[in-house]
Amino acid sequence: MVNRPTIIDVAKIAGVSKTTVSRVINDDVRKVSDETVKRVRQAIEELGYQHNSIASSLRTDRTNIIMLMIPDITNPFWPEVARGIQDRMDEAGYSVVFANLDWNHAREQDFLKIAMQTRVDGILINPIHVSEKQIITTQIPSVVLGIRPGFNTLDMVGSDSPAAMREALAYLVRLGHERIALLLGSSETGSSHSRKNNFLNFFAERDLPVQSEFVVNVRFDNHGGEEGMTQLLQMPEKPTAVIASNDLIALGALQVANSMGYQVPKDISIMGIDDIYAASLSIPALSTVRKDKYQIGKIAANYLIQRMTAAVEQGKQQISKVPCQLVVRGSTTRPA
Amino acid sequence: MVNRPTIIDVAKIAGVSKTTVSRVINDDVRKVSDETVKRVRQAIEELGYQHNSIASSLRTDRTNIIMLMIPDITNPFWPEVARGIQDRMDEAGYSVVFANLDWNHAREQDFLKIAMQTRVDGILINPIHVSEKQIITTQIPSVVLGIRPGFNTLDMVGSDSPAAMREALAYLVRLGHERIALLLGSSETGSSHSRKNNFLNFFAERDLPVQSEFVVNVRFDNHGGEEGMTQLLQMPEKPTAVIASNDLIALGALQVANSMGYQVPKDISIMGIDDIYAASLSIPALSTVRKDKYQIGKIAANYLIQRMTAAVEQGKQQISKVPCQLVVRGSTTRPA
DNA sequence: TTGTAAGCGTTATCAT
DNA sequence: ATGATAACGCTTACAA
Repeated sequence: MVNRPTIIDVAKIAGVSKTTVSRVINDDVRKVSDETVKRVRQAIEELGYQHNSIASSLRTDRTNIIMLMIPDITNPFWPEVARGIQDRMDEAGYSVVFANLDWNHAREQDFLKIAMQTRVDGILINPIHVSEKQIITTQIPSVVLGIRPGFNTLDMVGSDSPAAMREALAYLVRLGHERIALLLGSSETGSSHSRKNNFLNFFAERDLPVQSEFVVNVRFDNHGGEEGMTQLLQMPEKPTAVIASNDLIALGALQVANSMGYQVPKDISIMGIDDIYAASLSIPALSTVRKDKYQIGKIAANYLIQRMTAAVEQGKQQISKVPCQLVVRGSTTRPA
Repeated sequence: MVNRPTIIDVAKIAGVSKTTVSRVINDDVRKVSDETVKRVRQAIEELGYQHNSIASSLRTDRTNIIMLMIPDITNPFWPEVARGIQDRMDEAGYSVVFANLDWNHAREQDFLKIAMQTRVDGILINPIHVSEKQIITTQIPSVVLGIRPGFNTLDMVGSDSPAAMREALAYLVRLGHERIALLLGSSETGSSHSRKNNFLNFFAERDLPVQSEFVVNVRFDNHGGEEGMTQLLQMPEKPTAVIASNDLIALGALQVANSMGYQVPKDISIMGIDDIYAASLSIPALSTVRKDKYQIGKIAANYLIQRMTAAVEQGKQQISKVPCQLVVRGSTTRPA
């Protein structure tokens, strides 16, 4: 291995003790004479000394690293959330590392373990398989990305998904649709259950016929959308509108509809949720419900910083639901 | 802070020395009796002991972490490369953390420093502003993602971009295009220069007229494509075909062309490079040149593992150019 | 097969 | 204002 200089080497050259060097490095300069500071800085420069944060962490029990755990880094939704997180964390002096969970139960648990073993200072996670208890067990300050019904301890930040779904449905109903299908992205999260109920209740509450055969469980990506849409379009009585759990699913559906010769929106309307960049690219461009991804990231980062610095009362769960916004584009219209 | 159990606690409960515990943890079980192993494992379980990799790293000078540094995590190109990297690194027992450089000079240097300070075992980087020398100075085994003309020491893995560009151009010329513009994604990499020359040489070599006013420098994202395309469409003599440095730029261009009332490809052909998922979603779907992103990641990971384990001769640069493949979709046709 | 003890590079405590 | 010294939790010769 490389033989890097340590503070001891620096101390030797500067003619001081390593304690003094440490003080300079940590900007704990109050009690060091300007003269000495200069000499130490010079020595550091001269040697090309690099602070060893491993050793520092061992001593201080802090790493200044927070881990961002998301299920699918290929979904353009997350990078925007990440940006909000990073901007805030940068300010606060933390580095953000990503963990790509791949919708994979084992990976999710593995990374929780890795987070413990590497002693990260905080966790931001969009949990799919792990329970709130498992997260809490890490003893690491954590904030949940997304609203998880069963969770009642950890802070959570997400968009107001039920409201988003209701708004989208109300819009489609206003257009005159009665046969509305749901491509329900599912992944064994409790939330997929509640989102299904949320969908069905909408109709029940308005005395509209509930067609639960129009709820199709699909994977949470474009392929899921493709498969689900294929299924819907083979039904003897097809829906006149389709709403998907996210834009990727909707875009997959849109592509299948196109390639099977259906005209969107004339033959069938399609809506997404999220408003990722690609939603504005398809033709017709995708009608959707915009989530303020950057804002979600920023709030989550703030919550976590509060928790890490114990700036907020323990045991009091904070929940933030960022409002969504209907975005009407070309993929929806009144039924034929 | 939390009071986590250490190997000393485990040792006490198991009635052995911490050395023995360490041996069990590191599967250095050859010299420990089955009986003892069982007792230690039990104690670990009982205490919920978690290995402290900080302390371990300090002692061994290895972190088993490799840092992946990319300019823009919102470009769907990188997640697919990352997947190739992760799959290989997982096998080899390394964790991959991402650093998002944001096309930002300072950030790029900062993260190089963070990589040194956190003592990561390896670096995979798509360098934009930093020099090869700066990377080498870290003393950390590193592999470059992308082919950088000036670099002659570090291993590099990328697609054969010049070939990709030539193939795309040849295709457009075969279609009969003579007025071909280039939306050149630029970011002060030397490579943007050489890619420009590569473009111009293509015409020179074939005795075709070279119109260097058709080379427009743009930012490396969709907005760059939008701005560049706007510029091109305001020219008195417009190009009949446009090729972009990557799909994001091309998609931005496509969108602008659409919204300005041009029919693609009838009025103007547009080509991208990369073949990201969104390229197949636009209508017309984007003709492009596919790069095997997963493969790039996998090869890069292999190179890095070789370097980290010193399995390959020092000082011998390895370069791998993954071949590209023309993908013809709907955004290109012969000129009007 | 197991244990003792030194040391990795810091920071924190207590003197001076 | 500066320094000596003891941790932090682990791995690794070396001894037994």
